[in-house]
Amino acid sequence: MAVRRNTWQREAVREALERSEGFISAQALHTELHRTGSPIGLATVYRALADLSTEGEADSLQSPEGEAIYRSCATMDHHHHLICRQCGTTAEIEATEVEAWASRVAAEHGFTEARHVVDIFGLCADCTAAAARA
Amino acid sequence: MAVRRNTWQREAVREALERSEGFISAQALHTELHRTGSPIGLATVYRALADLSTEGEADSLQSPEGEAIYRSCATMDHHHHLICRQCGTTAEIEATEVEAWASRVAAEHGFTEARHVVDIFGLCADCTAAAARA
DNA sequence: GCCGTGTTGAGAATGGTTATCATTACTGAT
DNA sequence: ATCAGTAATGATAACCATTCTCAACACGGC
Ligand SMILES: [Mn+2]
Ligand SMILES: [Mn+2]
Ligand SMILES: [Zn+2]
Ligand SMILES: [Zn+2]
Repeated sequence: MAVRRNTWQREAVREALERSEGFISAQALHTELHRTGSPIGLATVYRALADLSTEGEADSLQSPEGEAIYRSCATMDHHHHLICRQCGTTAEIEATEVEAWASRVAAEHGFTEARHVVDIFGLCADCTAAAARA
Repeated sequence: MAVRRNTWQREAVREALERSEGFISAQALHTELHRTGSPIGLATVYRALADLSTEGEADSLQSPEGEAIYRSCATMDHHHHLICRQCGTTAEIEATEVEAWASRVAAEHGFTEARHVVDIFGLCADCTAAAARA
């Protein structure tokens, strides 16, 4: 029995996500899909993104505004993000020192099964320049 | 000219927040206030928490479920949290090395006005012990 | 081609948060 | 203490992201 059927919708979401630059919300991705002619439903975009995230094909995190945002994973390895809060451009960053720090701090306090949230939000070079002009 | 008036509502929120153990949502704090006899309005709780957060008297962060949660700050200094995802117990932690790392990484990528989200979620010593027993 | 059932999507429902706006009540001035 | 000006409050509606519902649909094994 098939546990998962293949539909153009799933593939459309995967491709649209890969095509987009940085982190993007489900709503924004849905808008983008419609803009390029796809009649996909909003609920389906939500479902596909949740699946991609579960399968590890996409990163997801909560924006400071409380919106869930997604990004196609370049690498499956553990990593963190530097995100422009203006345009969404994202850089995947290594954080070796932080990894060590996190596990040390957790251990010092007797915590186990520790996971960390480490992300940096700022204005990218382009958006900084644009802001300076205005 | 008074820029900020003193009301029992603000103080009630501040005190209720200090009284609560770990991070708590605006809704939960409102319920708690009503439970203890305060007729404060929900909107006011939201406003007071937002103010406390702005003034640095309270920390706020997005729970993994996307709810904004708050905690009374023991120290006004910049710090981060080690949070038990089982019981909510929280420890405030210093992250000197991480501060340096964050600003260095942001600068290296041309980012400005960088803010970081650095939190560790795990199981506290007690919850770890409880889990081991079961 | 058929059938069984996983998938879709329009719209309703949910739930957290914010906006309205008439009313209330601080506060500085008189 | 009284008053006036206005910031703060709160019941409620509005907002908005996300999830749910369920009838219609379409994969895919046969
Ligand atoms: Mn890490
Ligand atoms: Mn920091
Ligand atoms: Zn940018
Ligand atoms: Zn615990």
